[in-house]
Amino acid sequence: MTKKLAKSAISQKRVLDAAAKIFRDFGYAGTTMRVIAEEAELKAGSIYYHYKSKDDLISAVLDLGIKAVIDAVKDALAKLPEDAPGRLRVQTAIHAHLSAIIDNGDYTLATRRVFGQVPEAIREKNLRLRNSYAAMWQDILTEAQKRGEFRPDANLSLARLFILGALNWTVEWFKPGGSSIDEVARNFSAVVVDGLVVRPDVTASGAAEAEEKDPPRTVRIRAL
Amino acid sequence: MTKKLAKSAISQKRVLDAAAKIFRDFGYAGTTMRVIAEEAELKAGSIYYHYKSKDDLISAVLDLGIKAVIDAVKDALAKLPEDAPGRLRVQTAIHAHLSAIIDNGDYTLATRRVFGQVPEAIREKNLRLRNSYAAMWQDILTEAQKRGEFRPDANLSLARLFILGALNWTVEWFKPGGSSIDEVARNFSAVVVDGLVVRPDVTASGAAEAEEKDPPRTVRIRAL
DNA sequence: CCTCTTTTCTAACTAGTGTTAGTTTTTCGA
DNA sequence: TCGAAAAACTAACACTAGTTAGAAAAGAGG
Repeated sequence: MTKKLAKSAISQKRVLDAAAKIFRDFGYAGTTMRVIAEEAELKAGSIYYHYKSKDDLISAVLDLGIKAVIDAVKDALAKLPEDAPGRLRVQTAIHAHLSAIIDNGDYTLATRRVFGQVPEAIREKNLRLRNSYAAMWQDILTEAQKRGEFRPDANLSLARLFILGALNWTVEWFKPGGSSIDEVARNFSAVVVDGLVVRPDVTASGAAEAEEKDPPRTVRIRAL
Repeated sequence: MTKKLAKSAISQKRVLDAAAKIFRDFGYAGTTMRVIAEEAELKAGSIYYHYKSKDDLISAVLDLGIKAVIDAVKDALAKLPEDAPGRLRVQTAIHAHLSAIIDNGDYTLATRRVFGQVPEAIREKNLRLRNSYAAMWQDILTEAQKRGEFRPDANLSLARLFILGALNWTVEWFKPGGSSIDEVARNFSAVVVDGLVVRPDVTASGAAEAEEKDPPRTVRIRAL
């Protein structure tokens, strides 16, 4: 069996791109094969030459959406030196994640908006990919905590959920005219990392008296 | 014209609750009047006695979803003393927001999932409420920055987007069995606030040499 | 018990859904 | 240029959608 013809692959991608865009705007049920076809400059029936059902299409969109992010983050992390500190790993992952979800905006947005509405089986399949991605982040965080770079009392599962939640939400408000990806990544890293790293006044010796003089600056948060 | 009868109001709320739940699970287009009716123990046609269209229903769900959060956060902030520091205001707002969106889970989730798929006019109307809520958060943050409590170089618009993004995402993963609302709120606050407050080693005199001895702990994040 | 109002139901309409079978057009190597 | 393979189209199918008009039931007050 030889490779698929180029022509077919192009057309297939055009349908997939169109599907991502329409799913993004109208949700799972709100998306019709006829509208996807129109977006892809085709007739509805022709889609079935490339994808065997609507569910097949949404499944492809979902998988590609998360895979693009996984690959981007993995590649960026792989380029770091072995001994790169946790802070840099987090910064790098944040930047790569942001770039990926904005470059693949239609797919990520479609994924985010449609995920909860898709048939159980399709969601389950896609969930496996997402879980592996979550595990990747968890590794970065726990590794850094083990090395003493992050506060030992931080709940890293919650921190991960915070980070990925905020990151994934960016596609909702990010517009090309506003802050650049670099700017957003830098600011977000600043918020997250400076809340996670061990603070000098905690580890460094001779910082205790400063804390006593100025209680409101204490690291630990009182329960509400 | 007298007040509406109690009986009618109860039935109307039952329909609205059912609608929130179904919209949450199936999205805007995926939700059918017949399924909402079933959930509310009614026949499809009867819904139209209470709401004049499907769009009327979704609009009510969206508005109630955001209003519940606004009221909760406003109330919590009002109970703070006049001179409450920014750190405490942020903690309080985070906790109130979290409590509200989890108590009104169906409405918040429906709102989050359906917002992007709803007809333009309805979205526009709901957006006004959401903008007023965003402005409220912005006030808390800028006020604290003015008073010197938060880093002067932090981009507070971005910070707000991160916070609200992460908070709104919690409804996707929060389960009664896991971390409590208090725990989540405390951890989120820790991440956010400790990333925003002025760090002692920046303001306090005599911290410079510590920074020189241990460069990786520097506050500012290098661009990637 | 009767009557008026509120609430619910029934049955139907039109429009649009995913999908398919069969046909036509396009592509491209020999 | 011919002809087979690939790609796209057409027209229809069974089904479900939101909505409505009118009948029926439930409730309340006298």
